[in-house]
Amino acid sequence: MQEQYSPADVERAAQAFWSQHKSFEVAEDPAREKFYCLSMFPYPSGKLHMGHVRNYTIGDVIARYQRMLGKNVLQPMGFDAFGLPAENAAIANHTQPAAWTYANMEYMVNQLQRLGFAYDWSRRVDTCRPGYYRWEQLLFTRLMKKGLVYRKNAVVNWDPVDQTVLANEQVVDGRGWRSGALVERKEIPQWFLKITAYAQELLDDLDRLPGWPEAVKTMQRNWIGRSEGLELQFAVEGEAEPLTVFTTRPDTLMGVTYMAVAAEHPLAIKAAANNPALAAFLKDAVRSGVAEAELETAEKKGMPLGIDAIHPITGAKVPVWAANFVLMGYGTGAVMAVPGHDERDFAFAHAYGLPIRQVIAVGDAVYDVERWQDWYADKTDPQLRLVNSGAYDGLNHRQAFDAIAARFEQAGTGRRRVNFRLRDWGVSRQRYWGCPIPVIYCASCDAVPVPEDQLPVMLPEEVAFTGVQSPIKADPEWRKTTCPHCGGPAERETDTFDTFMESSWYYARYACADNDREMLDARANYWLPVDQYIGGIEHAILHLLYARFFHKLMRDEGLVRSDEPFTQLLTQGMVVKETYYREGEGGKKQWINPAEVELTLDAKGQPLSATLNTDGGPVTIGGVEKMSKSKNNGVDPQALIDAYGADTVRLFAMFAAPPDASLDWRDDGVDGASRFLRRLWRGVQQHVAAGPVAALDTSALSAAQKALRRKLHETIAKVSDDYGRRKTFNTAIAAVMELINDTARFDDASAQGRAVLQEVWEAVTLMLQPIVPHLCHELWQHLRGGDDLLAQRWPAVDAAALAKDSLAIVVQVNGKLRANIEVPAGAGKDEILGLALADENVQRFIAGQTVKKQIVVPGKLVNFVV
RNA sequence: GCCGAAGUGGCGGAAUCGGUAGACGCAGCGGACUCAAAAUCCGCCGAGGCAACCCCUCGUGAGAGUUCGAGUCUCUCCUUCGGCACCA
Repeated sequence: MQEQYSPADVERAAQAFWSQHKSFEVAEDPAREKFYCLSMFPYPSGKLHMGHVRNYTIGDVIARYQRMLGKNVLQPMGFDAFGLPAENAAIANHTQPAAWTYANMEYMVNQLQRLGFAYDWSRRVDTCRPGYYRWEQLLFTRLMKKGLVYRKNAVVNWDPVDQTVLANEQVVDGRGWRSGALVERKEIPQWFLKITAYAQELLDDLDRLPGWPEAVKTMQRNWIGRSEGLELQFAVEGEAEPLTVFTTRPDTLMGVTYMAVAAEHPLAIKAAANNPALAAFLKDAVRSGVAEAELETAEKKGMPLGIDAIHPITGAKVPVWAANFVLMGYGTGAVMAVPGHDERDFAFAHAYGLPIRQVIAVGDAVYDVERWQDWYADKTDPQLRLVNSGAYDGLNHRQAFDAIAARFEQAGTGRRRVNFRLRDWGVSRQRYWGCPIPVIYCASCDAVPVPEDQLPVMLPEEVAFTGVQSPIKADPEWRKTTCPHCGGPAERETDTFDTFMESSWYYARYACADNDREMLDARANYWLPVDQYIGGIEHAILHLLYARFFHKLMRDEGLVRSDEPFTQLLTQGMVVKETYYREGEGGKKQWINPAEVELTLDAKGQPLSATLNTDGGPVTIGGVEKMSKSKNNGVDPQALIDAYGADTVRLFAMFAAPPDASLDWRDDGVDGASRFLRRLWRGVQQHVAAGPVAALDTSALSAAQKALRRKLHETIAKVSDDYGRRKTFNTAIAAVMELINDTARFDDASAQGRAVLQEVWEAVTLMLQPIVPHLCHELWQHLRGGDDLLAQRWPAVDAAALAKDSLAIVVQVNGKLRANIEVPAGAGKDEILGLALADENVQRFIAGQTVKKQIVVPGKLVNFVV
């Protein structure tokens, strides 16, 4: 065995061994317990970033640990290969989105292999290949026939200068990122998947996911946003069509003082026809992007239509306003306003001098029309009673809700409804680099799904890509086709799918990636559901909700048997790093990469100042932020792998923080990880160099030998729990470090001393294998003469080794620590109290006072209350 | 604006079910080894008090509360981060 640890040699040898033995290729085996471990696949942006390294190391640790428990473990990998960045890169680099994407994928596969992840590469899935997306197109056409797909107008960000649709990301401060033009909302026809048909089940099944973090489930519940309310009609003066609105607070109906409709609402458009000021307002109201955060924080503006609605109970005239915060696409595009008991309506009424009516009272709280108070909108207060509401005065929330709902139901002008905040999923994108939507438009047959025997609709990859217009929209030949129904001339849909479509079912395709006849086969039911899914917390809502929805769609198509795709979910935190910058012209910050900055520290190690290496000039120290191109604070994992080896990078990524917290990447911490591995190597090397080891005889051990064995087995118990249940790999590593610190102090070259050391080094190698697999592969060969570490089982805890003669007990007086005492292992309560009272320091604090209470926590603590 | 999370030494973090705050590591300081350096090894390392390594006081974003006992539970507030439906 080499005296020096050489990561490059060790890692090359281990990877060659795994590759030669196809160590990570797995097959279905009904006789064995399966474990499907999946990390969210990457978008092939060019090269791996630290977030990927962290995500995939977590997954690999779990997969390797589960394998050591004897399970049949599947861990696949692939690429989420369609998406906007490929189009941007194609413009910038004068290349094609496809060529750019394929090159990136090949580079990233090499990086992933260099990190030693235990992937079954034979199952690789790239979503941009027709062999993958054809099944997505097939499923979509089946859903069309089932009525789960429909087409309707929906708003997009419209750049009026470039005449193109923009992603939210391409809207910066309300303007198009290239043209700088003020973005407008524009309605265009788009395809929708009826996710709302599954809203109730998506909500209910969250209760059947104990392996998901509560925070994620809460966010999904709130996103789905189930509410019960009343849909009701307001007649409009001079109009045949009534105005339909939905409210969750019918009990406040008597407080309605105005109505508000969207700028795109037919009533508003009609009213604007002979009202130029209103027409101008409506035009201005669409000047905004579609992002909800933007709409919610925008100044609330409105203008009266000059039309009145009729209050359905009092018959009073209620003015109808157009308002920029009401959106045509959501609900009915109109709302009833109760400024007395809704905070937004209250603010709007104040701004425009509209009347505010109190119709709810709580106890003797005084209602102040000038100042909003939280109780105005609180429907849960048991003291809530209706006031100023005529026949409904004195009723509580529930009674008033029922009475008013019943009145509308009897009159046939309203009905109780369950409403969801969740909206149907718009899947149309006006972009090139995505899966073509398999629909044909015919002048006489309307929208027709592409027949199954004509699938896939192939996306051409050899295209001239200029940026503004999608090549398949620009090419009049591509879209030309014939109608599958009538055979007449027809045109293909030129929009592509939202890329969330591809990432909603890839986990299932890994089970049978080679099947070219079916989307999924029986193998999917062997592997699914995914036992452990790992990915960034930023996916807590959208991706995870869409994937859950797709799973239910596939279940109802008979493709899978389970109800939910992911049994356990681990949401990983971000990787962050310090930032540095200089202020350029006009205060614009120029971000400087941390690798180019030299820090000066004070005596305590606190940073005093920072200078740029290249010119020696000062730079400003910014905050710690998520690694990103925009802040130029990324650390390239490849440089660290080249310098330290994959194991060191993996170890630091796992040690620096628990997986669900954000990780502050510090290069000096990487040195520490590297040092630990060298220390481990040296420990094993010296042990092995001392020659053969005798068999362990646990009945013939000295006190020191027993103590080290106890530490070993305590460590095995802790590390097993940390890997299996808690998934806190940082504390597992810390526990092994403690064990190795104890081992370094254990100076015993006797036969039994060396036998204990053999047990320690073997167990350490087994315990660290999931995190630093290459190094452990090598160490195991020296400890066990050529065995394959991957064939080994997880070490078992020897309960006998854990036995203790005495216990350390903490003694408190009035809850403050006053002494630490040792008591015999079998000591009873009275004996412990006696020993605690006998302590000198304890006596000082209770002398001359009466002990009022004695609290004994067995094996832990005594507290005297005086 | 709405939904979700997090704030603990100089730094990353530990404290798992309400029971010793600061494990483990980094940085720093002191020492050994060395001609010297690197590497390695040993020791110290929250703040303040004390002749004292005993011991005492304070200390987990801020303020209140529950409890024999609170980093942990409750309430209010502050700050930072994630998501908000066309970034993935």
